Amino acid sequence: MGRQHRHDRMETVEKAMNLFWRSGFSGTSLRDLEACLDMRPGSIYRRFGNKEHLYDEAMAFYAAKTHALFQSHMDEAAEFMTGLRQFIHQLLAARDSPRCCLLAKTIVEATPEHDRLKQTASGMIANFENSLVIQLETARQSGEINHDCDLPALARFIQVQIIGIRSYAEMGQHDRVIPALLDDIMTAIAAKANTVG
Amino acid sequence: MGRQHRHDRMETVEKAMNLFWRSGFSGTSLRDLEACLDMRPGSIYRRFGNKEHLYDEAMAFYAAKTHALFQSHMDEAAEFMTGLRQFIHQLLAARDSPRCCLLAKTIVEATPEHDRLKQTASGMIANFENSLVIQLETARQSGEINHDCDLPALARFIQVQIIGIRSYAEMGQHDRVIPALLDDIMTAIAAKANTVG
DNA sequence: AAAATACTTGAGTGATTGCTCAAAAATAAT
DNA sequence: ATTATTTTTGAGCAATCACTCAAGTATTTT
Repeated sequence: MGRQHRHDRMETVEKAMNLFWRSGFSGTSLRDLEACLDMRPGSIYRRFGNKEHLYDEAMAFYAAKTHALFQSHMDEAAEFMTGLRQFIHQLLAARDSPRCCLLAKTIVEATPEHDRLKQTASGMIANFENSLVIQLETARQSGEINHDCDLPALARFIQVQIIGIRSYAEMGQHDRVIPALLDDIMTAIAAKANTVG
Repeated sequence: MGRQHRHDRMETVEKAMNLFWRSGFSGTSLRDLEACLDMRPGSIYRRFGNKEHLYDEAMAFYAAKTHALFQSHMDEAAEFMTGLRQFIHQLLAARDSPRCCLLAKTIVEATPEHDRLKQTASGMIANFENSLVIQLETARQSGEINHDCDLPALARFIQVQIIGIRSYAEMGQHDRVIPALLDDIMTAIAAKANTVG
């Protein structure tokens, strides 16, 4: 009963996510959000509580979307390494989004007084790391990865590679260097995957 | 002639740099700066023009300080790899500073309307990359690095490693994982250094 | 000592911030 | 239709934003 919402919630959160992704938490004003979401302040606050809560939902949406993209590449690739490469390639190729990771950006940007956002983002990064470990276990069973490899350590190493190349790509480098760097980090990951410990 | 400055300029810039480093450009208000620098708004504006100019100087100070730290480690280390490792170790060990790179943070944080800051930071990152190449040339001459190694490409790879591990460390991980990751990225760098092309 | 010069001060600028709330509008239940 | 319930609206709040400028203070020159 009662009036229905003018906008779909997920579409709204996605729009907010894209705006936050580009401009950051402190760099995005509620007036920016009002224009982007086509909502008046009262509606935004009734729906999402406050700016910080909306940012939480934006991060959760981002994490879910990124995780789904990762899983889809893992499902269709025959090997872990080729799936991972295609996944990272797609992260770097997106035309209309920043190259950097929204969660890494949040961790790096978060002011001391917004430490909760940093904690939330860190938790979501840890979740993705767990998904990496699960996929790595499958890859290890199929013989693609060394039997004695420390999978959590490898997952962390992969995270460093992804965060690093995505942040570096944010500089807007020449079109040659990013693919070459992707080759380099995939080589490094493969080397560590075939190492004991 | 006339009155003397109440504060040394470099000390002031260093204080501003530390505040910006922690709280970012948008996250730092002029009132924060006034308290941190012990200066009234009129003095700050007479000395530095505006907030963006002060940020420029803060980045330049950071770049110079980081470059000096890098050079000192290179000078005292017998080999490039050991010097690089000690340098990165010190970046990660600093107690009172953020773990992440201020320039990488700027590139990732900069709002579209503050694109000039992003360009400036990108330029300083490129300068550091050039210093890396110079040191790598010396290391190649002394036989530490493969004679056919693409040094600019290796320097970019090292940058990705540094930015990646420093951003990752910003999460505040357990004390075990960062040293292990440092081992991993040094191994990866050494492997690429001993590769042709 | 007087004048000239240069830096600091801090109250105050208009603009913008995150956010509120009473009224209006839209839907469901009676 | 009427009532009940829910969402949307947008003018407007106090607080804060980046920033200005006339007055005050310190120093050098004459």
